[in-house]
Order: sequence, then structure tokens, then C-alpha cells
Amino acid sequence: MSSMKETIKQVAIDLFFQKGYFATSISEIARGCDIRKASIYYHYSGKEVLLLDIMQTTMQDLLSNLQAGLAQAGSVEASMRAAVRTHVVFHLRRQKETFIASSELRGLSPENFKLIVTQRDDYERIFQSLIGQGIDGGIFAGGDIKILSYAILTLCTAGASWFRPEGRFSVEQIAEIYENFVINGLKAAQWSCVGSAARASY
Amino acid sequence: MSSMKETIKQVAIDLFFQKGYFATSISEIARGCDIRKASIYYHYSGKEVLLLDIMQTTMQDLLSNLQAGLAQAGSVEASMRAAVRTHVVFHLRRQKETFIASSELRGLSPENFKLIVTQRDDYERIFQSLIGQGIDGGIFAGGDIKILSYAILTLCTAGASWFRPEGRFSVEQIAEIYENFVINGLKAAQWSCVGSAARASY
DNA sequence: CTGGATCTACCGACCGGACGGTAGGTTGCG
DNA sequence: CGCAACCTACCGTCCGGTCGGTAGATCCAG
Repeated sequence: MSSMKETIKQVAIDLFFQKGYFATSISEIARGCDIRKASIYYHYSGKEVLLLDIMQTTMQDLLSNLQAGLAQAGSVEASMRAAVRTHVVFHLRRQKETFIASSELRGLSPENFKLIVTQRDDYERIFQSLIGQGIDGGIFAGGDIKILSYAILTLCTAGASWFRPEGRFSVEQIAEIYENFVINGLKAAQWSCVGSAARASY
Repeated sequence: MSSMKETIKQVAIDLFFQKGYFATSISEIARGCDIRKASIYYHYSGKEVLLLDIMQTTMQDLLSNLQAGLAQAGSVEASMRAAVRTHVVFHLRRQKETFIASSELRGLSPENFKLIVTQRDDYERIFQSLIGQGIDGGIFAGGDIKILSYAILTLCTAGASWFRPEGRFSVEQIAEIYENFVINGLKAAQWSCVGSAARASY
């Protein structure tokens, strides 16, 4: 890939993160690259293709990052810990891209939307499988696997929405906090919600 | 408030939630209300004012909802449980508005942005105070109060991003799941991250 | 080693259309 | 009548995208 194409991508990431996809114009991106608007179209055939490129790279890297993190883990608990840790670290280290990938899906056409969502679903399924294994093995308390996976993933993903690299805590420290939080949540006993909600008086 | 003004607001909520603030045009909102575009400006002086109105109502209701929920609670733990429960229930019941309020802040001018963020900060401070009381009283394990509050609030807020009213679980059931998850997380012992992260080998 | 052909990376000028917003007229109800 | 609530018609601006063109590097046949 030419260096200008990468520059465009990086500038777009910065601007999409800062102002949002729809609020960012091609002219602005071009200005950030010190070229004219028309030249963008030499490298990218349109605005949405640029967004798609950012998202696809992010999702691919996210998945291979998780696979690499899981490769070394032995037990189910270790796998779950590794999964949460790599997820959080990736989301904080590549904060802008992951934020875009999770908040600008509406900028995609139905076909491209499906492309990204499919990758996201594959990723989620790995977590769901781990949760299921943990419950079956008696390591984790029971509960609805999908609800659990949504809670865990949105919790960790949302870290990228408030994290400031110059803040008091390092990426690794936050990852450790989240790792313990999730594991404790999974191990706790009160996860079953069958019947109890019906008894409660809201 | 005239009924048409409320109609406009409701249609705007639906569209902002569905397509996003910048991707929604005034004409579309007007079409949804069966009036012409110019008539919108009789009720709202501009697009941003409409967004601001939605956000302010949401934030005010969110706060009074929390205060009402806390009024009956006795102990710190009961307060924390009530806070999480009311927060989740509000976010699921008024999913569209809370989603807008937390994802479209970039659509506001600096002054209006500050207005909403101030209300959000006040709200967060209630949670931080409860966490602090719990830690001081030995009910919760230690940890950084702000990080904890961010984690808890983003976790519960994100529920509104995947919740489907027609899904398998009711609002109350999900609220109960989240309530227990948060309390268990706060009570668990491994929250301190001083030193341990430095020892870990990531 | 030279000179035409081709390719890369960019440019200025332009287009149709949609946007937020405005001016001023009309309607109909109390 | 008077005013609230709505309308039609229009404005300037900016958007994503296209077009024809070009400087300069590269290539390759004679």
C-alpha cells in the first residue's frame, strides 16, 4: 500500500473518531493529508469504502489478537482471563479504530454492514463458547450465555469510550481490573434469573 | 407543550436512534410528522435545539429516577443495588433516548455540550459517592472509585445498545442480572491494582 | 542511449443534489 | 378579528463524487 493511502486512512481514523463519520467531509480528510479532495478518490473509490477499510482491518486484527492471546492459555479460566485481557488491551491501545468500528456501523450499506457484523458475531461466539465451557465445567455459575457475553463485551469495549492514554492508569492496569471484575462476575452464584425476577416486586 | 411539538420530538427520537443525528434531516422528521419542513421551525428554532431538548429531558428524568430509587433504600448496599437497578431499567425502558444522549454528544455546540456533560457528571458523582461509602464501610473491596464508576455505568448504559424489547428477557430480569453482577464485582477482593500490574508479564 | 508510450499520483474546475434555514403568505379556530 | 399553526417557495452553502488534464518517474523498442 502506498504511503499516502495509509496517511489518508490514519487521518480518517483521527477525524472519524473525533467528529464522527457523517460529520467528517472528504475535503477535511484531504486537508489533513495536504492533498486536494479529488486525489482521495485515486486511493479510495468513495467515503464508505474508506470506512469499511478501517473497520475490516480493525476486526481482523481484533480476531487474530484474540487467537494469539488464547493460544498460550491452558484452562478455561485462563482462557477467559486471556480473552478479556487481550480484548481490553486491544481496545485501549487502538482506541480510535475500535471506537469507530463499534459506533459507526450505521455508515455502512446493508451489504458492508453484514460483512462487519458477521466478523463481530464470529468474535462474540468465541467468548460465548468459553462461557459455556466454564459453566459446563462448573467453574462459572450458571446464567444466559448470550446475555453474559453481551454484558462482558460491551463492558470491556466501552473502556475505549472513556479511556485517556495520559490518565492515571496504564492500559495493563485497566485490563487487570476488568479481567478480575469479569471473572468474579462469572464465578458468583446469583446469576440465575429464572423465577427470581418474577418473585421480585418492581 | 403542543401535541405537535411532542410528535416532532418523538419522531426525532426514533430517527436519531435509528440513523443517527447527522444522518437524519429535518425534512425526514417533518415527513414523519406529516407536516412540511418549515413548520418544524415554528416549534424548534433549529436542529441542534431539538437534539438538546431530547437530551435535557432524558438527563433530568434519569436523575430524578435515580433519586426516587434511592429514597427508599436503607443501607449502602441497598442503595447501590437500587442505583444500578433503576439505572438499568431506565436505560432499557427509554432505550432510544438514553442511546441518543450517550452517543450524539458530538452534535452539540461547546456550550450545550458542557450543559449536558455537567448533568452527566452530577449523575456519576452519586455513584462515586456510593462506591466510596461502601469502601469506607468495608462493604466493598478497595479500588479506584472513578474507574469503578466508569466501568459500572458504561456496562449498564451499554445494555441499551443491544437490548431488544421483544427478546427473551424482560427489563426487570436484565436489571437483576446486572445488579448482582455489579455488587459481586464490588465485593470481590482483587480490585486493588497497585503493584500487581507491574509484576504481571503481559 | 534515446525518445515515444505508459503509468502513478496528483490537481483545478465543475456537477447535481441535499442540507439547514428563512421569508412571507394562507388557513382556520376561538 | 387575531393569532397559532401551518404552508409554498426559495436561499446560500457544502457535500460526495466526476472529469479532463498533467508533471514526472519508469519502461522498453530501435
